[in-house]
Amino acid sequence: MFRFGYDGVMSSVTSAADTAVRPLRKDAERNRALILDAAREVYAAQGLDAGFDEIARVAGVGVGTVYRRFPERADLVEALFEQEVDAVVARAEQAAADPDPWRGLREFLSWGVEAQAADRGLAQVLALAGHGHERVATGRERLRPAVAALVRHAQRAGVLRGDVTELDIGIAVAMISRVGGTDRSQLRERYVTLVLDGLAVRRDGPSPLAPVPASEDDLACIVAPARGR
Amino acid sequence: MFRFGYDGVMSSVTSAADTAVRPLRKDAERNRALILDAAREVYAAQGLDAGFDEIARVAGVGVGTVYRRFPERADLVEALFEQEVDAVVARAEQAAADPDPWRGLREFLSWGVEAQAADRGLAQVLALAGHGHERVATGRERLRPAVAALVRHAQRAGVLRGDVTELDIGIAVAMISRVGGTDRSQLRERYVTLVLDGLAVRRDGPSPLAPVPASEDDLACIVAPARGR
DNA sequence: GAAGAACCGGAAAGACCGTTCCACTTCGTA
DNA sequence: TACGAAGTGGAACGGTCTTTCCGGTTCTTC
Repeated sequence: MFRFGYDGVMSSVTSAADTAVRPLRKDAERNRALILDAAREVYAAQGLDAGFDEIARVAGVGVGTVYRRFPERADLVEALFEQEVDAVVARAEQAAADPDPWRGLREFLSWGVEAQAADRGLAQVLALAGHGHERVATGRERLRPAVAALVRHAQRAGVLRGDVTELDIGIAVAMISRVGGTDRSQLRERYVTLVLDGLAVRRDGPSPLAPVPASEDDLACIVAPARGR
Repeated sequence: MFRFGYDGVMSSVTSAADTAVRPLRKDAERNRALILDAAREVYAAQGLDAGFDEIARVAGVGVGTVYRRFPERADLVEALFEQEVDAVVARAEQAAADPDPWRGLREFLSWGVEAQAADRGLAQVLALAGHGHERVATGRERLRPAVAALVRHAQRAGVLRGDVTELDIGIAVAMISRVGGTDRSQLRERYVTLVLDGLAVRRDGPSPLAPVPASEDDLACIVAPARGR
């Protein structure tokens, strides 16, 4: 398809490679930022299936503007997601750098649980299966080694059982984050402790875990209740 | 309000106590059963917010019939729920009777997790907060002592840590049941093991859990994603 | 500062879902 | 068998949410 009026100057180059994106007009750029801010707020509070009209209302723009700026719903979600993944990765790296690996792991778990408990949208995106969400998949691939490093450190230090993977940590975070309302962080902390007790190496050794391979998709169903039938 | 034509014969007794329910007509009774069966199936697959029209379709009746038989949505849900609670209570009692208390606990946990993973509706009803759902509350009150007995037995035998309550078990079941798709029971079993490791009494002792009091409502949010805003 | 492309808001159209309503059928009774 | 009450199906209604569309506005460029 050839989108008229989008390239501005008639380009004589007609190859598919001239995907030079011209900058948005000033007001459009401002609105884009307003929409992103509003979406962050609304998604955090209501989850990903909040309506565009609500976002438009909070942003103070018309619905049409939201649709023009983000023709695909996924564009908006993924734009937000990439910023959030940065924060999670940073936190994982910080945790991995802790001189006390167990404390690092514990803090990452607690923080992740609260982050997802406070932001329904984040939890849902993180759980999105790969179906056409390349940017989400990429983000998660970026997250994975950071958590893996955290796991490896704790295991090398002999405090984390060896049969635990970085996916276990991700699943544990998502699982525990569903406990209680927004204000029940103390309760969630209880289960963080409980699960960590199960994850810890003890003198009399934990029961061996069956080596069931977990796939990325297993994360999906914890939060996203399979709305598509 | 006085509902005409419902009492059939004009009763001279007008006190509120004459709640004699006349039996349904034969075809109505048959449809009622069809609807209950269909609802069980649909709710299990799609969760409680499945539409009445879907239930009607599966039952092979018109939507109107469903509405007439179950004017309140809750009537249908709770009618099903009571049957299901019976099964859970039975299972808990069976587990508590196991000569090996730890095995009993483990089997109850595994079974409960799979039951809720296979039946989205069950998980959602069990998690319903008390708001006007007296029958659900009653059912859960019936469930509670059964699980408490299970917990007590394991604690008396010295295999379950003393700071664990029956609500912890309920929350653990709900939490773990959210992991993976319907077909990932092996994965869920992994987390059952993990959580049980955290729950077990070990020679070098588990970390103390903070005594955060859990309320019934804390169960609610694990499964029911706060659809009401 | 004038022309015109890009952009805006919000009304209108469309899809969807829960609920009600009523012309017709089935059942129980006499 | 015949009558009336009880029950039935599904069309129609009203509400909500998503998306499109267009007359008017704002920005950029020359």
